[in-house]
Amino acid sequence: MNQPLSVSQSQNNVNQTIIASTLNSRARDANLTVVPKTTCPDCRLSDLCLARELDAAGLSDVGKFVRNSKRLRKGQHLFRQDDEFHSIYFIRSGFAKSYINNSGGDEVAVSFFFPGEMIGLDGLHDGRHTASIVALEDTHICELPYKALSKVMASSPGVRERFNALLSRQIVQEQAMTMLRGQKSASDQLKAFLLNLSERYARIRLSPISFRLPMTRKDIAGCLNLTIETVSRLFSQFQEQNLVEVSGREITLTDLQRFNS
Amino acid sequence: MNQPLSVSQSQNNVNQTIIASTLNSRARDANLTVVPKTTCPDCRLSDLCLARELDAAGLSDVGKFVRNSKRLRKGQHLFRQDDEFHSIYFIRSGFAKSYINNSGGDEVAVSFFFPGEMIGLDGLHDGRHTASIVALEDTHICELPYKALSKVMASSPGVRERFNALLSRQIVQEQAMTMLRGQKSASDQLKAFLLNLSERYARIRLSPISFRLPMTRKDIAGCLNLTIETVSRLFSQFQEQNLVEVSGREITLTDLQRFNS
DNA sequence: GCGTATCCTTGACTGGGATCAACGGGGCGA
DNA sequence: TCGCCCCGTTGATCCCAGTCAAGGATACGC
Repeated sequence: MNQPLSVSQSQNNVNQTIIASTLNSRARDANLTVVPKTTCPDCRLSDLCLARELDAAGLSDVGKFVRNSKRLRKGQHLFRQDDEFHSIYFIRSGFAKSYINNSGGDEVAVSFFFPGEMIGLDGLHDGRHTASIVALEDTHICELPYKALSKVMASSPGVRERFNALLSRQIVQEQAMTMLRGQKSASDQLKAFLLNLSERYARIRLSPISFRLPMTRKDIAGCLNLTIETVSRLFSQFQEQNLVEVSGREITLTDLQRFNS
Repeated sequence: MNQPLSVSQSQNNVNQTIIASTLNSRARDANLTVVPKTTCPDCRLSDLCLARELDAAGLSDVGKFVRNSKRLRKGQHLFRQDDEFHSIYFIRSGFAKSYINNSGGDEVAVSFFFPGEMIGLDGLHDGRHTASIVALEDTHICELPYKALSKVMASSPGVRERFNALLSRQIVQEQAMTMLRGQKSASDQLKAFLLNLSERYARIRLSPISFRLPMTRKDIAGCLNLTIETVSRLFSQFQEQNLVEVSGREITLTDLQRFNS
């Protein structure tokens, strides 16, 4: 595992909770590398993906439809730019980022994925993924083969509606990222970025005040089109102003009111 | 009309072509303010929206399903941020932009919509639109009420697949915008922006080399998070370098090779 | 436990784009 | 036709963030 022993309380709680709720009793006793074999209704994040609607259609069992077996170690890729599209994915636990390399070779258009968030829809358009996805830490992924999903949607209005809503959610999330990148100063961009993370932690029922950054300063810089140095300096500056407490990747938003303004 | 008499040849051709192909004989003789009453199969852009698939399902007639009657004058809004979602829209002719006002009141997250492009999906997620849409010139819009569309999708796999592909296309288009905003220098950003416009002109079968910018310098600046002055200076600079010919909003990419590198 | 690589921070300096300002031109309404 | 407003251009100056550099902290392999 890549979690340090001194992991923050909040982060630690998450992993334990998610693991506990996604492992059945047999798996829980076994080695942690055993793939969790659970049905979607047992998953704590089932309200964020297609699980409920698939369950209503009687299709959420492992092996029947959803493959919740994918496990990525830190640094491993789920897929790469130009890979063939065949499935969409949901993060069950862990974090991932997407990136596109420009002609110069550096990563532009970096964005991040939290538990419950959908990955891979960029590939539907013309059959190939337009971005690469890499795990930021050990990450569990649920896979839904698109062809099968498409068949289910033919007969299940609930799954269909939910799928469209999720697509829309992704568009809105992209808009939100575009908005925060559109802030005038680097300081405002980073504040908006942290607030965005805060909201997404809240959505998976984690503290929006105190959390651990899943990504490096370099990833943040890439996402905001800034340099590592600027991001680092801003964190120091926020700390001086008592806006946040920063300790490596541990973040506490001490004054959310003032942070918003 | 807001088209100046000195409108570029290419742009002029478009409007004429689209108008000619979308007016039936009765309407063509009447005042131009008469709403075109045509079926989707007659539309030059039918391969870009849902028209073909709706047609296959026997649903593309005016009044039966698609409302192709909306007409926006320059500066008019299609909808505004927080308005209730009930339809998705396609641009039949003209151009529009979306924008979101941040807390400071200025427009951030500006993006643009070309003929054949889909608008409004941001509202599906939670029933309200997250951005405002305004016409950049006189613009015709096709409206598809979402509830009706949803019913059609229940019975027509073709429409369903196409709709998902269009959603994916939008996500990819957003990614492309994020990529060009992620360029390091303002110069590279504007070059990438112009190339993006060029591609989109090509998609509607217009010259990718010589075209008219539908938006102001201010809109471009808003889209790229730059100032008007910087955009203006860059255009002058490109012209000095013989990369483009600029005359107001008329653009000619004289050296596409060198522009790409 | 040690060595190495990556991550992160901080400082000094530079430069690209923002800001402030002035002005010409075109569209449009009175 | 006049006058106003918005659009676009250009110049002078300033400042925020990039660049270059050094060194400490942390993670991870052997």
